[in-house]
Amino acid sequence: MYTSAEENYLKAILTIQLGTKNKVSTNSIAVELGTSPASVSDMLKKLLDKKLIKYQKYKGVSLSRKGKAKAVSVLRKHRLWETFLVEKLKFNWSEVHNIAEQLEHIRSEELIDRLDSFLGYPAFDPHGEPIPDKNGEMPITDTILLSSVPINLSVKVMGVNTDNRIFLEYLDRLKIRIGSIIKILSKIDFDESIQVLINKKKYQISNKTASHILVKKI
Amino acid sequence: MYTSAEENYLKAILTIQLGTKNKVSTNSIAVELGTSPASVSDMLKKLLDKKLIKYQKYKGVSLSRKGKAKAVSVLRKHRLWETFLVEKLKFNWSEVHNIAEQLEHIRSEELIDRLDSFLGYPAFDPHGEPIPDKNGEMPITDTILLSSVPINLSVKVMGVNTDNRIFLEYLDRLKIRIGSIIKILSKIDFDESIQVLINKKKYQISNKTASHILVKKI
DNA sequence: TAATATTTTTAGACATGTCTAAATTTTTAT
DNA sequence: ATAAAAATTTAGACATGTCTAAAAATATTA
Repeated sequence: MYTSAEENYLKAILTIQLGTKNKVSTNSIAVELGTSPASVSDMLKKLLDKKLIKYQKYKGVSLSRKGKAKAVSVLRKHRLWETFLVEKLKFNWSEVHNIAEQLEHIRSEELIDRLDSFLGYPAFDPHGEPIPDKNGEMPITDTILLSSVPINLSVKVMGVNTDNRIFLEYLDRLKIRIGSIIKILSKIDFDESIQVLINKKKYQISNKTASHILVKKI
Repeated sequence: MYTSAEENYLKAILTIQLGTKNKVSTNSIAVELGTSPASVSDMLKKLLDKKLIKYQKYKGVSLSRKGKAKAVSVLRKHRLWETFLVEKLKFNWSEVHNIAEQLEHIRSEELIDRLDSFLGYPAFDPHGEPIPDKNGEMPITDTILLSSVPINLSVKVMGVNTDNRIFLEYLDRLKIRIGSIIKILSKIDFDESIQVLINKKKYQISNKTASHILVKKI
């Protein structure tokens, strides 16, 4: 039905779209996929021909209903495979992204439905990100970013919002995982970094790091 | 390292090579892969450049040591994935081939080793075909073809030597599966078909069918 | 062994997805 | 408001893997 390249573009557009209310720019897609803006322009023309996106030259892009459905289905596959790799094959959460990037393109509805059942219909993947169901519906999440939590509150880690390997390995070193309890001790106004308590140890965490950690007040 | 297309060619050459002592012909590869002989010629040039095959124009082809190792590794992946699909996801043995054809190209040594361990290091796949181990060694098999079994003997079905969907669905209708006991009642010299007893029922089986069923004397 | 048939290779084309460099459009800043 | 900067698109190229049609080599057979 669709090529891996097309699926990757749709997924990239969805990912960017979820983080902004504006139209998605050519450049941001190029950055997300690690390709050149020229390649993105080329591909956008093809995706428009197939009615997978809404697109006007120089004006940015958004997913059509059809394109969004496809992108969500790729996301679903990616997150189910990541869950399989961690839950069943005992991979570390920092190792699974590249493999899931390949597995998400395997063509078989039946396969993904059976995998979903085999895993017990999980609602969240090993990084805490919501897994769309068979109909494309996302489970409701009430998490906030660690970077937005006020001083003196304690929170529970519910997930992260990136698959970046370096980042996840860094969290492992800090002993931050899903379920960890973090107390915000103080904030440095200058660089917006925060001081936190994890397992009775103090750490300083940059704003960049804190803005990738999803937490819930307890 | 290698593209899916290259891996498919290597696997096809290995498959053909196992069934003959002669060099593998361009045509036979084209038939196996469902492509044109011209495409095969093109690809053989590329595989030769990469030292994956031994090849002289018009003289046929065989795998180099390097090419054979790669082909065996693809076969290993294919058979492990088929085992996963049947054992864990409860697919029927006739449904798994197309999906495994895709999964066999996923690039990750770590993944396949963990899958192997997760499945309990199986020696044979759901069709009874041997699964090469991590070092490329095949488990020893002492099976014979049903078509070569003499009259009045009883045999146990150990596997099949094709993934063909139509064939496997036909076996399902005959209630032939791994472990089934078959007694050879008589042979028709004219077309080499045989009459057999399965679960106390008589069936007539063509020579073509019988030559795809692997059995062991009991 | 010479003509014919078959197999294999080459030539030239095409689709996909990528690139760099140049041109064009939009945005920003003076 | 206009010039400079940034973003985007187009033009032209390339690699991969495929195809058909035609040429070349090998095999068959009379």
